[in-house]
Amino acid sequence: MPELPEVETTRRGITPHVLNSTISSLILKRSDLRLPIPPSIQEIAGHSISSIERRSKYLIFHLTSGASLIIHLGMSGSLRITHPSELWKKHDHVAICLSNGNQLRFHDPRRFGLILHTTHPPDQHPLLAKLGPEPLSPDFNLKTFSLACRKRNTPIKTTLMDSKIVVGVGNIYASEALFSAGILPQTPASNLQLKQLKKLIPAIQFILKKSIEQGGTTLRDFINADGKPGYFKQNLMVYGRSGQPCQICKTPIQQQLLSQRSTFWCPRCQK
DNA sequence: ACTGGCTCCTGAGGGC
DNA sequence: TGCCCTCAGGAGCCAG
Repeated sequence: MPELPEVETTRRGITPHVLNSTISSLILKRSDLRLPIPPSIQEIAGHSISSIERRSKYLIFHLTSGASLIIHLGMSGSLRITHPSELWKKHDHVAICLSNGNQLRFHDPRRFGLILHTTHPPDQHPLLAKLGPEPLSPDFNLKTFSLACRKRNTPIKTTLMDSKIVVGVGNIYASEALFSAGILPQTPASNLQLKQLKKLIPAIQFILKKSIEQGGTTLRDFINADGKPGYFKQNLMVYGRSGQPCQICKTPIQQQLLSQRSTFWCPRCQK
């Protein structure tokens, strides 16, 4: 599920249900995620969550103790609000129990996600310290982006998914943004003209913003969420549409692996 | 400094 | 029905 819009949607969805309520206890069904959940996580009990921030696809829970939880959903993770009486689903690995009666459940079949606990400033954590700019922030601009692309000979689609260049652009939205900007995904980043990059930046931003807005429409269901928050398939122009006609020009959509990831494009609309 | 390949893990779907 | 294969929305790590 989780690309950046899904992570942001999750953040917005859970925040009102968990903020400023004391964490009464923590239930760990299993700790062997991509990285082991550190035993120090038990220290969160007795404190409360003062804010939830998103950096890249990481969610950072700031606690009143001064410590933080860093949560990543990986490929298959999700967070949902439940009542304590709700039965545990297969692959529900963790519950954070709150004094307001809610539980925050972490569900992740593939266990590529992670939950870390740190008493240091979270942005200095090794997983976060070297991340590139947020795509929706002013730090992601023509100047820095063109400079970074100039040194890259990898396909632009692969480059977009490199978190040192820009964070939060996953496999779906990389293909979608390149379609929107009319750029072939195979083009080496260093070959792109300035005017193409100038088009690509707002294309990325528009698609991410639009998806976040649509994620928002599922927020009202969040409490009784069935673990499947909004999914934006209905708006995808190329992703997953191999062989189907381009919605603009009717040319069949092409598919190819780039850096081991499925990539989709329209051979006529993208040059 | 870059780049490609490999890796963690479970589940869904297709072919036979 | 079952078995086997491939693929899946992430991303860190390592060797070259």
